[in-house]
Amino acid sequence: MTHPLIARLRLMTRLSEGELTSIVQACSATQSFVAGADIAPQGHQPSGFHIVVEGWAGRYNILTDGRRQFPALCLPGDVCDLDGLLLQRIQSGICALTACKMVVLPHALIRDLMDRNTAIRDAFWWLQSVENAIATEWSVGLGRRSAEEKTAHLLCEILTRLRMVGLSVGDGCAFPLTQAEIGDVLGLSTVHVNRTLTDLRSMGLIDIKGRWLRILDFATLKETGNFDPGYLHLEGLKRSLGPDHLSVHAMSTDLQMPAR
Amino acid sequence: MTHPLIARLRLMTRLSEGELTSIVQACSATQSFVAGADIAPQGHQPSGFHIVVEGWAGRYNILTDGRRQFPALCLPGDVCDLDGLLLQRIQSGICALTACKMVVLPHALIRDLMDRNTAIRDAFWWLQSVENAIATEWSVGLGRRSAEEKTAHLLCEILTRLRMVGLSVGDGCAFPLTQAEIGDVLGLSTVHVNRTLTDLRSMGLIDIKGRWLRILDFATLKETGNFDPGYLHLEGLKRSLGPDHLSVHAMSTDLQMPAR
DNA sequence: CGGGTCATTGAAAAATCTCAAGCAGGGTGG
DNA sequence: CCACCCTGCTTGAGATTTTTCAATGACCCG
Repeated sequence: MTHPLIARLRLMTRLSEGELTSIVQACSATQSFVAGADIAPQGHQPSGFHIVVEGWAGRYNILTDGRRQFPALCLPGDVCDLDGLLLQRIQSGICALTACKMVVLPHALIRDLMDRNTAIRDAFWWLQSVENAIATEWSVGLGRRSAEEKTAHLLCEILTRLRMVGLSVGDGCAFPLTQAEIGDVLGLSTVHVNRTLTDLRSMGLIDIKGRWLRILDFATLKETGNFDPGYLHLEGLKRSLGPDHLSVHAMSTDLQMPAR
Repeated sequence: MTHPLIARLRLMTRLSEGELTSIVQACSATQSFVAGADIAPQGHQPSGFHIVVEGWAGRYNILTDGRRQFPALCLPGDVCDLDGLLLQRIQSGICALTACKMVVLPHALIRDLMDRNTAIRDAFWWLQSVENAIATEWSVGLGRRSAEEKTAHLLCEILTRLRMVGLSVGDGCAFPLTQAEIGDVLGLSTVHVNRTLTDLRSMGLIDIKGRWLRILDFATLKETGNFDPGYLHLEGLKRSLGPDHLSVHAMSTDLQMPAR
């Protein structure tokens, strides 16, 4: 059985089925975690890539006085610790935001794959670049967007990212984050998140209930949050070789087709 | 003549002199920019790595209404656009914060080097990981630190990073940023930056004048900003092969030895 | 049913921003 | 050499955003 990272690489890169298979075979059996599990503490040194197969995880940093920030959300198909390959330790910890399943790809095997196959190397480099781009966009939001803008932006991003891996349903998707967790993503207090969500709800833009998000008016929400999906690089890895045909892989970022 | 990136790689990785030379030879002649120059606009697609040789550059994002955020500062020895290798475009622009000199390493040549030499590939992967780690730390600051903490943290980071490449002098270093630019790094208004700097100054922690920063009490400033230099990975690339002797390259992060 | 987590609301406090004005220094044209 | 201008720094005062504290309600699970 293949996991969502493979599906994503199939869509976004030009890896062959053989190359994809070699990655799958390098992965360990899936590990399960309960919601709230501390998958890796701050300062850990991972020995392999942790790949989210199911559920949501988050990278967290906690300051000495308890303030917490999530510098990244890891959704199905994401690698939580791409930078653990060559760094002595990762400053962020990884926690399970929901019950989740992971697969581990040991560094030694990745290195071996990358040594032998530059396309695989490129695929992982690309993943890291996309992650970087998302981090950049988050910085912009943290530094320069208002609470309402940040919140709208995050919701747009999450639906778009989940759609990308086939986990959206029409205009909705799972949304298991508590308001405290949203606050730790956006750099806001829980109370303020609550008020902001209430506002967006009363404007008729969104509907969150029962751990499910529906975006009722994507166009307006997108505008409210200044959301431009370019940074998610839905067009996939740059095809420097061969004609740059905007392939059949190109994905719409609008909410027209009901996925699934 | 070698540029600071080479010096940094010599210190932080295990690249041989031959490997370093091959990188140097792949670089173009240095290009000069005046302060304020727009080196690359937002959304550009670079055709090579832009490496800062002298001066400071910044990655910037500007929102439609003019708000600006710098997601990264590029100091001598930094590559401004590591993620441009495989992404179609980079959302951030690059601007010259001071007069600066750059060298360009064309993507085609980098790819060739990396294809042939996994140590070189690792070196660039490592650079990207460190950049990522810095971005993560900035996210934490933007989201969860107060103005005073952020400011103290930034000043500690800058001195530490410049020291790393031999550009500090005792407890001081160049500091060409205007207060507006500091605001765009920290997500603060110019006025508030001014007040915060005034506070730090009146506490006897720092002295900024004439584009020069002196940190008068590093220990206290570090504590004020919760600065832990671990995320800068001054220990260099993980040595997975061979004994992990904390090498002669290990650098002190305290301010005891006058550099130079 | 009881305890726990999460969402919601009100009110006051704190942090930060905006607007506005004055000041300082460097560079330039006359 | 000097007046002027521009940029950047500084300061005050009030507005706004966001946080903190505190209490209540809703829901789920054992």
